[in-house]
Amino acid sequence: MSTRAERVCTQLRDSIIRGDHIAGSRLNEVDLAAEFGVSRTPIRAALSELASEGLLDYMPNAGYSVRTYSAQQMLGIFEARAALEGLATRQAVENGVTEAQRALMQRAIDETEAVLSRRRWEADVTVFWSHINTWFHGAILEAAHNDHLAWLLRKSRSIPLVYSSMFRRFDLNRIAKAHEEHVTILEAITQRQAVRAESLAREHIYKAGLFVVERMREHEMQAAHAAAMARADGSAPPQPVAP
Amino acid sequence: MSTRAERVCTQLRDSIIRGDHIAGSRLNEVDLAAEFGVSRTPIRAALSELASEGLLDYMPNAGYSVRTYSAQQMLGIFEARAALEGLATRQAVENGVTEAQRALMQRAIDETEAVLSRRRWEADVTVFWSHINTWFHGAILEAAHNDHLAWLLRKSRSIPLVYSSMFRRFDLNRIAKAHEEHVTILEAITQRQAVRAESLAREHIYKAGLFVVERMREHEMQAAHAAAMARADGSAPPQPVAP
DNA sequence: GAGCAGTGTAATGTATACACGATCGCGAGA
DNA sequence: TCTCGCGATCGTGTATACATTACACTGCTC
Repeated sequence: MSTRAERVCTQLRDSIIRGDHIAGSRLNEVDLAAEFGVSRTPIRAALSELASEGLLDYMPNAGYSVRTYSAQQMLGIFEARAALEGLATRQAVENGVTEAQRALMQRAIDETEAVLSRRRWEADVTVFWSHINTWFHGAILEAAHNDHLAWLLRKSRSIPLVYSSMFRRFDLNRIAKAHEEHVTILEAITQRQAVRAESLAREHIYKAGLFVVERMREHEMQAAHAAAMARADGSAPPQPVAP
Repeated sequence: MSTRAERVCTQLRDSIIRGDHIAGSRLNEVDLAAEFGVSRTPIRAALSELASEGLLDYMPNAGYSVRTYSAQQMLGIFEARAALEGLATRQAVENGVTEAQRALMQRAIDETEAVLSRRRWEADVTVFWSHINTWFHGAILEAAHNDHLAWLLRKSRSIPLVYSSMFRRFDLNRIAKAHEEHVTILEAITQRQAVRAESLAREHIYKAGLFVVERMREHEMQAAHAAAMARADGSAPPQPVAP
């Protein structure tokens, strides 16, 4: 990471995923330049990159804004991602996973089990789970030996992160469920059951999508309710949601 | 299309797909700026966009170069695309296609039939087929109502174009085969057979991929043979293939 | 002769000034 | 009072100059 544009891009991506910018808000290039202590040129390069990743919207002569996704759209993202992760899992089985890749997946499973059974304590379960998940699916993707698939999945994984980071912490129940699915997927992979592994992986992601979408719908309902209450009070709604 | 960056981007994309630049060659920003009669700024914006589309490679401090794909990588692209087009077709059936969408697909089929049976004459069958194909799959994608899926597919469709444009014209046999597959897919969609439609669409794209990859392998063999002959002659090989 | 260091050149990365377009507010007229 | 139009202002689009990096070539040393 040598150029300023790259540094800005990384920091901005993190801050967007962290939820620092309110959804739909416009990003002013001059302000960002001042904030990062660089000129507008690397800022524009970073914004262009983030727009290509789907985190920002770009309108000619109107600049960049934080992209928002409806629950419906998020479901579509997870459905696409499910198809791709399913394919990756099948290709991993067909190519054969290396011992190192299998070991990494096993380690992800073991560590999750340790945390779930309270044999081990983690300060932030959300961060922990995020890492574990990355290991597990990263190993599968690596075994798939399909660069384009990896590229498409990278573009499909970062967007949901924006929204799942909105929930303070993952439900322990949800993690336990996902953990069981991981175990089953690894079992299918180990037994070289390509079609079964594909179906399981696809369903695994789809379930995760349903969970996120459910949370988003709850959130939207609460927001709508709060807005209605505010209107009834005659006061201004607390925060603009969309531009 | 108002900004210069957009115009440059469109023109450059077309020229890359047309195969104007030799594979792997580096794109000099100053030269491009002179060629398009603009400054380096919109050139850099266009290059950044094309890199995000997968048509160019970017290396910090080393600029952009025309990306090359091996036959193996191309197969991976088509495998991913097959999974996505399959998903799109299934979602189209599940959502239900409108009469207009069905009519467009039917029209694509009818016009192809007219050309194949010589009832109609087309100057450039490759261009004709390209349009027909776009109609057909575009209608399905529209019916799928999945923005992210559409976005991923856009990124997966343009890359093979670079290589399929290398073959002077599509085989009429290949078009006839693909046509039959289109007929079967539309039949499955009309009868609301979601799973069958998904399988057929997936296989349809996979077959197209095998065709392109086969041509690429032939091409690679020829190139390797020519290079070997040139080396035997003691003269320099005709063209550098990769950087 | 081989290897390494230093320098020069060409290309990219960045800063900055200016041009253009969009948007908002104010005022005039119906 | 409402609407239309015009100008002011803010922000993005573009050009250009400068900084910095990478690479190749040359000359020196071992």
